[in-house]
Amino acid sequence: MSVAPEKRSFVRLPREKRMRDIEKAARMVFSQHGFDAAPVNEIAAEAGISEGSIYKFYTNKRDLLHTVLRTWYLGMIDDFKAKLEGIEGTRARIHIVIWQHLKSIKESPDLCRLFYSEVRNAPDYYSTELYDMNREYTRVLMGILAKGMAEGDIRTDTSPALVRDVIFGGIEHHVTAYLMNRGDFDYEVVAQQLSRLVFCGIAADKPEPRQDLDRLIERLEQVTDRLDQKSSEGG
Amino acid sequence: MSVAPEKRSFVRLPREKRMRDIEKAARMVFSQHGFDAAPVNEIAAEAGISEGSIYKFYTNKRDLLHTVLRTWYLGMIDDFKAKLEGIEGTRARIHIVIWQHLKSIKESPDLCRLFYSEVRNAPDYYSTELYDMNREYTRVLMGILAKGMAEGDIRTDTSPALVRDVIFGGIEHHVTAYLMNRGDFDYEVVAQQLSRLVFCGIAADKPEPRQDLDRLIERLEQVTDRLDQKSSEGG
DNA sequence: ACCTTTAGTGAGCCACACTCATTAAAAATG
DNA sequence: CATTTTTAATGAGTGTGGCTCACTAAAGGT
Repeated sequence: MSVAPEKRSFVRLPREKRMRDIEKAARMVFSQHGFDAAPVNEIAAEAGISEGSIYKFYTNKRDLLHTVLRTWYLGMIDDFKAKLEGIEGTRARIHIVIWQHLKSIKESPDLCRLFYSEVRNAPDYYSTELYDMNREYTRVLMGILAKGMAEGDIRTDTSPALVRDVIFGGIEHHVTAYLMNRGDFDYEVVAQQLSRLVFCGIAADKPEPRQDLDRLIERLEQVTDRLDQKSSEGG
Repeated sequence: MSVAPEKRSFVRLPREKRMRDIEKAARMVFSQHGFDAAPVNEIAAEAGISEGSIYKFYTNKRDLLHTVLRTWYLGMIDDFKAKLEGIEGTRARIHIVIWQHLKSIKESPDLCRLFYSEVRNAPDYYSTELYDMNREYTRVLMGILAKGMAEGDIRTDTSPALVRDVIFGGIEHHVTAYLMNRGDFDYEVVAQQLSRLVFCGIAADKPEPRQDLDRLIERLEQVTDRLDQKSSEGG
């Protein structure tokens, strides 16, 4: 006997709503498996949709990842600027930047790892919206450094780009174990230590007691004494 | 008419020699394409061997990458320790670490990028030989820092791990553009700037020695020596 | 000359990202 | 309300590339 052809049926949703569903599912699956190991069909299943539909909204798997990370990054930038509002003083502002960055990492380790491992190392990163957003993020710190140099808090021979890289690169390395589920960190403590290291490393006008200089002076005095004596004897 | 079945013929090489050939080819292809985009058949062709043979020597593509990177890393560790031989003084030794690391990056940007993007972010990195080698590499710096703290050059409330991460993380971020073929860097200059930043950031109330002052001191000492000698002879 | 060992082969498997012809649910039209 | 148009949604199918495995032949031992 012939089986009646089952009529497929499905729900049609407005584009925006459906995309939010997919991105929510994608965020889960990417967080759990990482990018490569995340099967698109699992994202589709999680979103209650067929695999093919994903490609109606996103050009490819990577585009979907970027979309997820963009919404996350937007929130981060907002938090970042809000926290900095009204803070005065170069050192305090650098501390906030470090503190807030560490806090964001602590709160979203999975997305953070995806950003570090999948986005930033990609060959086309520089033509990415996420790159622009990252620039906007780090530009805040660059502004603080420029102002600090103009106001005499920071040595004028400092390289702002290097300071930026030391801060964000240092943080990235320091939280790696945490991102890999192999350790933890206290962002209050680390922020304190790092901002001190950085600020002391770039601060202007420091007291200069030099031990070697003291020793030299002492010796010069001794020798001069001898010469002095000699010249008296001879004269 | 039937075609006579062509007899395949090939050359058998000793395991070691063949592996060296494969790794040499792999280094080329990985450097050119990156890991994912590097086709195994291209590596095989470059090595003058069939694709299946690769898997007689390496469990998978990633294992081959790791093997290539291990031999590179071994050389780096040797260079590193050799350069540090006989260097005294906390600051000078930190400077050498930074300088040598930057130099290694400058010399092998492709392998470096592979290490950063493919090895270090992998979930199984911590059970890797490359991880152990990286530990050995960074342990050198940790020793320097410990000694520096014991001898009073470095503040005792410093976190050595954070200093290590600031140095290697800062360097990594700073050379990213270069690794992506989007810029260049002068490792002499960067090493100078970074070692100064780090040392000032962790020094136990010792100021940054000024270069001109150093030169002056040296000269004064030479003159003093001469005068000293003369006065002894005369007396 | 024969046997054993093993480097080497390459057709084929499989997983998975991505495509496209087709279907049906809304929306527009009369 | 009936008909046409639009497009969200489908899922079987394609292509790519890492990897396997049954088989082949070159070297070495006896």
